[in-house]
Amino acid sequence: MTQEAIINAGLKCFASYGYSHTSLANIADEVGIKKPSLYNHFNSKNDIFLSVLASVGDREIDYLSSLEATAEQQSIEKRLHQLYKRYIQHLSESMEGLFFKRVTFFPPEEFAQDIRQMFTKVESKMNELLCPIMEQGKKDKALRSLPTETLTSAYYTLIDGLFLEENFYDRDVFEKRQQASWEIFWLGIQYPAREE
Amino acid sequence: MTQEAIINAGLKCFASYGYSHTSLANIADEVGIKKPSLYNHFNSKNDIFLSVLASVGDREIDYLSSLEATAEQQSIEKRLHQLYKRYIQHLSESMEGLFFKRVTFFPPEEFAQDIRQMFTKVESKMNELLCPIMEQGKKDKALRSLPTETLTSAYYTLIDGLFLEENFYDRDVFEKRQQASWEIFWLGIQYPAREE
DNA sequence: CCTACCGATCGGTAGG
DNA sequence: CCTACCGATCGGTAGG
Repeated sequence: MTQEAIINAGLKCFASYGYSHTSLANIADEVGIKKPSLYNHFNSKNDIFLSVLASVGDREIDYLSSLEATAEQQSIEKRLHQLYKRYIQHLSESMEGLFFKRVTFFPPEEFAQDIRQMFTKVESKMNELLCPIMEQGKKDKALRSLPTETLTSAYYTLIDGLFLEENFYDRDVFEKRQQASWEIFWLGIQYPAREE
Repeated sequence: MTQEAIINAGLKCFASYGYSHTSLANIADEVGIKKPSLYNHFNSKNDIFLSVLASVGDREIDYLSSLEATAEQQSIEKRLHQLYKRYIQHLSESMEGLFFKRVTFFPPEEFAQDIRQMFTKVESKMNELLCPIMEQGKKDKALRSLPTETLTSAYYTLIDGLFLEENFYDRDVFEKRQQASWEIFWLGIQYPAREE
């Protein structure tokens, strides 16, 4: 369907160039039609963007759901680390991740509210994955008995930092940052505290 | 001097709207002159941007130098935490910090190299502040004996994460993130490891 | 430092 | 789904 093709083309363009740097001609080219033909499927550039945003939100929720089943029987460390690595990889390699970055960091003002709403939905899905692991870890005496919010807040800041750095540093510097950050984080939350 | 006024106006506009969303008319308005008059001082929009970039680089180096003297006699924890809090506050409250964010995260492609070069200069100045503290901390047995690069990498990821979050979350969520992240980071690097 | 104007590009429309 | 065109805005120039 052409409408779907336009949404995918829009995702690619908005993720690559940002909202204002994407012209309707760019999107039309990507689809293989002419600019005015877009108006058979959408009422405005604005309209296309909001459809892409909704689509990305849905896909992210689906992606997070697909991570939910992973490895219930693993150790808390492995489960947290695996979620960390997978999610970072997803954000850095998928078109949705790039779109997310473009759009959450400096949202086009007119969409700030819609973007925030989408983001909040994805974040609370992420909480559904993360909080049970943290709570299980505390119950098992594998994590320090800190408030769950403290544990998740620090975890999110880590991911956000790497999210930003992935855009800016070479692959190898990024890899070092990722490993170092995890090492310190895990030293900080694990119980009993590792000596030496 | 008008040239200086243009650089400051440019800083404000580029930081607030980004490069492409800033029109020469915006900058001229901010200075209080008409658009064509800008060309008496600069050859192009490009030229104005590069001058702003160089100016911001110089100011950031100066700012970091001003932090250098702080509190040699304090504990390692206090010195690291103070640097952390001050730098985050600076990034979140100054025009230079906002410019930095706009420009490092999604650099206008044509300036990617100049921006990277400026960033590298600021980062190595930051290393001059941070590495001695980390090394002193290890010598004093106040920090775990991890590679300095591991300690600084994790520290930078923290700052980058908060840098991003400051833009997106309310003041109070941001405050929680900042405190939680520091708490876990400090638990991770301090020596001897804190039990309980 | 200004007024007046240029060519290019944008989102969007008319009309078929 | 197309060709042809609109008004607005942009960076930049001419000329004084």
